[in-house]
Parts: sequence; structure tokens; C-alpha cells
Amino acid sequence: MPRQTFFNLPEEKRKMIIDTALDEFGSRPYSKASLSRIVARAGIAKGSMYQYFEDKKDLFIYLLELAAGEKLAYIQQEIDPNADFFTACEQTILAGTRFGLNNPKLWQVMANAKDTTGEELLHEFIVKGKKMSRDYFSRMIRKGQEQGSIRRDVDTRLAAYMVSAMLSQGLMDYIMDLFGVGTLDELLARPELGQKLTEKEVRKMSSELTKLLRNGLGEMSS
Amino acid sequence: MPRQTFFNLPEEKRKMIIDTALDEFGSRPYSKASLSRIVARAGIAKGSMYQYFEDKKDLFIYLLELAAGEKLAYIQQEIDPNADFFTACEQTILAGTRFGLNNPKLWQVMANAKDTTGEELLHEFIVKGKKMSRDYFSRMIRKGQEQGSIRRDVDTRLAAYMVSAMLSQGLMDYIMDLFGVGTLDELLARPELGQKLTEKEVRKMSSELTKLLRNGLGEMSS
Amino acid sequence: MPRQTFFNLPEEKRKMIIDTALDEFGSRPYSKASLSRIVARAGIAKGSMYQYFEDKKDLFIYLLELAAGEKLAYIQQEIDPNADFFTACEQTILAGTRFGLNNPKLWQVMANAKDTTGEELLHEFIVKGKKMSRDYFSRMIRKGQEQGSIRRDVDTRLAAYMVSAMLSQGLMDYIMDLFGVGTLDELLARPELGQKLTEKEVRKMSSELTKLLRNGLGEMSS
Amino acid sequence: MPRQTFFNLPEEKRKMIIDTALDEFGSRPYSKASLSRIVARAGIAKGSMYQYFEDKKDLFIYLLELAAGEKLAYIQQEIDPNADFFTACEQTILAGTRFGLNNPKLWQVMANAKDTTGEELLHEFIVKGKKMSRDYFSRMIRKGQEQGSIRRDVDTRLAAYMVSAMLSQGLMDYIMDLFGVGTLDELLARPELGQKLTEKEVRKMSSELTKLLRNGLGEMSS
DNA sequence: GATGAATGAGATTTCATTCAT
DNA sequence: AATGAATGAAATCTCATTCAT
Repeated sequence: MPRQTFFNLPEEKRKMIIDTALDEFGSRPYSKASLSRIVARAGIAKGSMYQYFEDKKDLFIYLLELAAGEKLAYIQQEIDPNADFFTACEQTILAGTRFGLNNPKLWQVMANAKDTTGEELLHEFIVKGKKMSRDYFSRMIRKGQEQGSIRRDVDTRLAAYMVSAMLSQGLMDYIMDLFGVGTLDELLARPELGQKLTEKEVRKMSSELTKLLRNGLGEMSS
Repeated sequence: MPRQTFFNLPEEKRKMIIDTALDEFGSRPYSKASLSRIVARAGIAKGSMYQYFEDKKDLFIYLLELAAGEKLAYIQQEIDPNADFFTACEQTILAGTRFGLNNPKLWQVMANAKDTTGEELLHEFIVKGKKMSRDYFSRMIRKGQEQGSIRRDVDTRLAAYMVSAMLSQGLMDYIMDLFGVGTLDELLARPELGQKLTEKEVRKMSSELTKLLRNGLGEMSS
Repeated sequence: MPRQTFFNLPEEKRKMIIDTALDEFGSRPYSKASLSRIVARAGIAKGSMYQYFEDKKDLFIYLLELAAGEKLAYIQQEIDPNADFFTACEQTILAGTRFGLNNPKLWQVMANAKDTTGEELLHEFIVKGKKMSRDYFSRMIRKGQEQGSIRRDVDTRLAAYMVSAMLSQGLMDYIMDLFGVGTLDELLARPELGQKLTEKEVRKMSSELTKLLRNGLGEMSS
Repeated sequence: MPRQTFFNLPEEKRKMIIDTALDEFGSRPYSKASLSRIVARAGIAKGSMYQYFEDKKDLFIYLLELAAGEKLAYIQQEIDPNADFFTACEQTILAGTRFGLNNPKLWQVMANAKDTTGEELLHEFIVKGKKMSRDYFSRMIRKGQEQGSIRRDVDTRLAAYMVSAMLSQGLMDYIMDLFGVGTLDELLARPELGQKLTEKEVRKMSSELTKLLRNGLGEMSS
């Protein structure tokens, strides 16, 4: 957790620091991201950074929490709490995709938070994040079963893992492929691409994916 | 590519080097893995390593290719080439899971090959690997459509991304959860866990997942 | 350019670092000079050096600029700006020689700055330095022609190259020969030699060389 | 001195080794030139190199001797032994320039042999080479004085240093400037430049320089 | 005579973190 | 609260040379 000093900072300065840090952690794996570079670009003293955050990890986790929080808030505001499971899924995909496209920096940082093996605390934090995502889907699936829109014989836990994998990893790869880029970096570097994915296409994709979730791949009669 | 020198080495030594390197790259993200540590543990001179491999990246890529090659070979030998799509899927899941459990080091290195942002060539290599995996599923799906076991209205590309995400990311997370560990590291560190997943359970899982792929989550009548 | 950090240092420390570095770069060609050795001798941390200078090249160029600046200042103060060309030449030779004898370390570093092939930026810097020297002589020669002390049919550019070669390379070799040493190193190592070149001899040499520049080698009647 | 083994080699192989080595030492300062690179490019075993030459230094000196020998032979064959001093000078300049233009690799290696401070034996060798050059000019000057073409009051030693500096350093810089390049490397890289210096221009340059040597810069009446 | 694997010292550079001011 | 100099461990990589086969 950032120290109190950080929150005492004038909002402008705080934002600037966050932005610079997002840039750095967004464009490099955690272990290659450099505090030295961040303070240099932000134009603040290195010592100051250590007045604001305990250490590199603390800063990174703060950014992740920030990103996750904003994403969650955005998605929740777009979802109808009373919708049935598949409608909610579709809305989640839609909102998640839009959020990513509109907040590429945050998206990048989250995407960069995958491989942190060997960084004890950090790794735990990320595992915890994944778990939260799965628990969320677990609850939704269970609710769907109760409402009768999801088959009772579905293994809830297994399904939650799969939905989670699809909506985080799978969907992101798919979108990057649509853009014809291999990294989010390239996407950020060419903002004109942002236009390429029209609202219509995003809707189409969400609907297709939802259909897949509902019906699977198999012939209906089978 | 390793230099010829490496292949001229006595098999025993070569294996030892590979093993030591797998340990290192398996327990740290690429950028934190250290050649110095590897040579120290392997008991060879630093210079020697550079006679065998061009550089760190070369070594890492070699390990990845090794792992991918062995996994592919194992899976192919376990699959009935004439089986229909879903049977093949089930066999793939089964074989993939068994391979991972029996070759935890290789599994680990592959799992660690996610975050390589900022390492040009390496990143490209990994993106290429993902693409190969998806292309494989694409072909399988198309074949399934021709054979009539997969609905024609399924978006092949989207489906390939999803299947790929489920069988790589999703499945691995799920298995680790079954073991009650957050990292493959922990799994490696406690070999007794290997027993915990009985053959029966693995079969059950594969069958469940295949069912999910076929039927999706939705009520059949829906 | 050295970083601000370097200039913030207490003068004493700064001088010590410069001195140590001059010793190192004076006694080895650029590519063999070692930062590790410098910091070891200066008794500072390796990391500190990189707070002061961007890299090895930065340090070396700083030393060269320092030397060139001091030499220029010294020479300018010894020259009568209104003197005719040959008088100015004589004064330049005189002052340049004295400066070298009194600042053997700087002299050495400048002498060692010859072979930098394959070091892009560094090489450019040195080429630029040579060019400045030639331009200076070009201007002087042209002025001499206007004043009527230099023949109009002299090829200014060619002459500038020759004067420059004589006063940098030729003169230094000659002086080292006078001392009976093959390297400036040896000269530095035996400070008692400093006395050997009396003021009278230096004057004699400057005058002889000037005569050569003026009259060439040929018989006057020829 | 190369070992006998080297001379026992088939001429073709010997030439190839020499050529590869010339390339390497021609494009890098001695201390950066790499035996490893040479053997790799020449396609011979590293051990073999040590059967041919004692060490790096031995190889380098051999190349220098080779270059010097060839240059000397070329020049001598172009000079009229009975010519008077200034004619001989002009012929030397002419021949030296032509040799350099026609043997850019050798030229480069010789040019790269300037800064070898800190390499005991090597340095001595080079100092010796310079001395030989000066001694040659000393003898010529003395002869010129006896023949009456050079003034008796010229300080022979000083003059020899100056002529030597002009014809080695000064002339080379001048020519490179004519070509508009800063390094011999660039000259080698763009063979089309070779044409730029016409025979006529080379003659003009030699004649101008000789005139300078004879008459100096000063007004004749002065 | 040829080979080429082994060596290990040493080079430059980076970085998170501390701490006196 | 802010600063920024100091630190030193650690990383990757290169190279001349040796020596057993």
C-alpha cells in the first residue's frame, strides 16, 4: 500500500506519477521495469518515490489494484444486475472489451502482470486476483443454474476456470489478432487502429462468444 | 540455435546443462533468470556456455523448442488420427495433462514463457508458438464441421482462440487448483502431490471439459 | 556530457576522479582503459561513476574537452593577436610545447586519442577536433596571405593539413625523441626529465621550426 | 615471427588467413580486434592460429611488416635513385599515395597501428617503424644538402620529423578529406570513390606538396 | 599438424534501495 | 517532506590462450 505521503500529494502530481509508472510497467515485464526510469521521466527524486511507496512491488501492486478497480467499476455500471446469465455474460464481454480499448495503458499493465514467478508477494497478489475473477464467474454460473438457464450437470468449478480463461487470455489474444498486432505495445503505438474495431464488430464478437458459451461447439441434436 | 559445440558434448553433460537451465528458467521469469546461476550450478565455465549457445535468448528458445517438441510428440502418439473432433479433444486434454504431470520442469518453462514484452525476437517466437497452437485447433474445428460433429455457424477463428485459451491457460490453472498450489514451483517442490491426481480423476476432468466444449453451458432446450 | 551530479561534487573529489581517469586513459588506448580500474583506484563505487558520467565514452570525451580547453586557453593567452603569421606560429609552437611539458597527463590523453576506429561517436568527436585545428591554421594562413607574409600561390588547404600534422604529430615525436623516450609514459614516469628541455632549447626549436615553415627546405636561390 | 608451420601452409590458405586478418585489424583498433572473429571468418580452428603465430601481437606485427615491406618495394621501384631530393620527394609522395589507394586494406592496417600504448612489444615495434621512416628522410635530406638542393642551415633532425609527419599523417588526412570521408573504412566501403582521385589530381597534389617542402610558406623575398 | 572445447578473468552497465542533509 | 548521491551486487557477454585428443 502506498504510504500516506502519496495521498497527501497534489492530485496533479499524483496523477503524473501514476501515468509515468503505467507507461513503464505497461511496456516491460515487471522485472525489467525500472524505478530509475520512472523517476527520471516523472522528474521527481528517487528518494521521494520511496516516501510514497514501500518499494517497486508496492508501486506495481498499487497500479494493478487501480486498474482492476476501474475496470470493475466500469463493467458493473454497464451490467443489468437482473439480467439472466448469458445476457450478463454478453454485457461483461462488451464492457470489458470497450474498457480495454478505451484504457489501453491500464490494459497493458494488467496484461503484463502475468509472469511474476519468483516474486513471492507479487505472485500471491496476482493469484488472488485470478481467484477473484473465477469466484465471480462461479457465482454467476451457480445463479444461472438456479435460474434454469445453465444445465445442472455442469461442473461449476471447471466451467468457471474455462470462462475466466476465455474472457481474459483468449479474448485479448483474439482482439490483438483482429488488429493485426502481436503486442499491446503496437496497439498503443498506433492509435489510428483504435477506430478499426467498430462498435458493430464488438457487438458481433460479444454475441458470437456468448453463443459459444451457451451452446458449445457441438451439433444441437447430438 | 545452439552451436554445434553443444551437440558434440557427451550426452550426459548435455542433459545436465539442460536440466540445470530448465530449473532456472522454470522458476523465474525470463528476465530474472540468470546465466551466472546456471553455470555456477552446472559447474561449468561461463565462457563454455557461450560456446554452446549464442546468448541467453538462444538458450531459452532452445528449451522452449525442446519442450514443445516433446509435448507434441507425446500427444500425437496418444491420439487416434481418425477419431472425431470431440474424441480427439478428449484425448488431447488427457495426453496434455499427463505430459505436464510427468514432465513438470518442461511444463514450468512453458508456463513461464508468457511475459517477454520488450524482448523482440523472443516475443515473436512465443507469439508464433501461440499461433501454431491456434492453427492446429482451427484445422480440427474445420474438420469437425465437415464431419458434421461441429455446428457450421460456429465462428472458426473465435472458437480456435477460445479452445486454445482453455486448454493452455485455463486447464493449467485448474489443475494447479486441484493440487491446492498457486505455482508450479510448489508442485515441483512436493513430488508426493503427483499421486494426488489419480488416472481416474484425470479422465473425469477430460471428459467433463470435452462435454463443456461440445454442449456449452446452456440448457439443451434453450 | 557529465551529469549534473558530477559538477555538484566537492571540487576535491572531482579533481581526484579526473586525475585518476587521466592516468588510466593516458596510459592505455581507449578500448583497453578500464572503468573498473579507475573506480578501484579512485576508491569510489562503480555505480557512482555512472551517476557522474553516462558511460565510458562520456568520461573520455569529457577529459578530451577538458584538455583541449585548457590547452587552447593557455595558448591564447600567450599569443599576440596582432602578430604576423610566422610570429604567431612561433608563439603557438612555444606555448603548445610548454603546455605539454607542464601538463603531461593532459598531453598524454590527447596523444592517446588517436585510435578510436569502430567507436562511432567517439571517432566523430576526434575527427571534429582535428578539423577545428586545421580550420584554425587555414584562417591563419589566409590572413598571412592577405598581409603579404605568405605566398599567394600556396594551396591553403593542403598547407593547413601539413602545418597541423607537423605541430601535432611531428612536434610531439620530436620532443619525445629529444627526451630519449618512446612513450609519453616514460616521460611521466621520470619527472626529472622535465628539466632537460631548457627554456632556451624550446625557444631554439620553435624558431627553427618556424624558419622551416617559412622557407621550406630548398635553397633560396632555387 | 610466424612459426614455421605458417610458411608450410599451402599458399592459398596462407593468403586467405592474411586477408581475413587484414580485414579485422583494418577495421578495429588493435585492442578491439578479435582473434576469435578472425578464425571464425577464416574458417580455421582457433588452435591452428596458435600453431601459426605465437599470439595476437605476433600476427599483428607480421601484418605490419608485410604491409611495410610491400609499400617500400612499391615505392622503391617507382623512384629514380639518382634524382635530386625534391624530385625524389615528389616521386615518393606520388608512389605512396598510389600504393595506398590501390591497397586500401594494407593502408588501413598501417593507419590503425598508431595507438598501441600499453602494449610493450608492439609499441616498440611501431616506434621502430617510425624511426626507420625518419632515418630514411634524414639520409635523403643530408644528401640533398650535399648536393646543394637543400640549405645547409636546415636542422636535419627536426626536418626529418616534419617531413615524416607530413607524408604519413598529414597526407593521409588530406586525402581522406578529398574523398569526403572521415575514416578509411568508409573509403573501403565505397570503392566507387576510388575513381574520384584522378591521376592528374594526384600529380597536382604531389607537386604542390613538394613545392611546399621546397619553398615553405613564406614570401620568397622575405 | 589440426582441432575445438574449456577456461575464467575481466569488461561495461543497471538497479533497487539507503541515508545524510 | 524532499532530495539525490552513494552503494555494490549482479548481470550479460567477450576474449586470448591452453591443451588433450
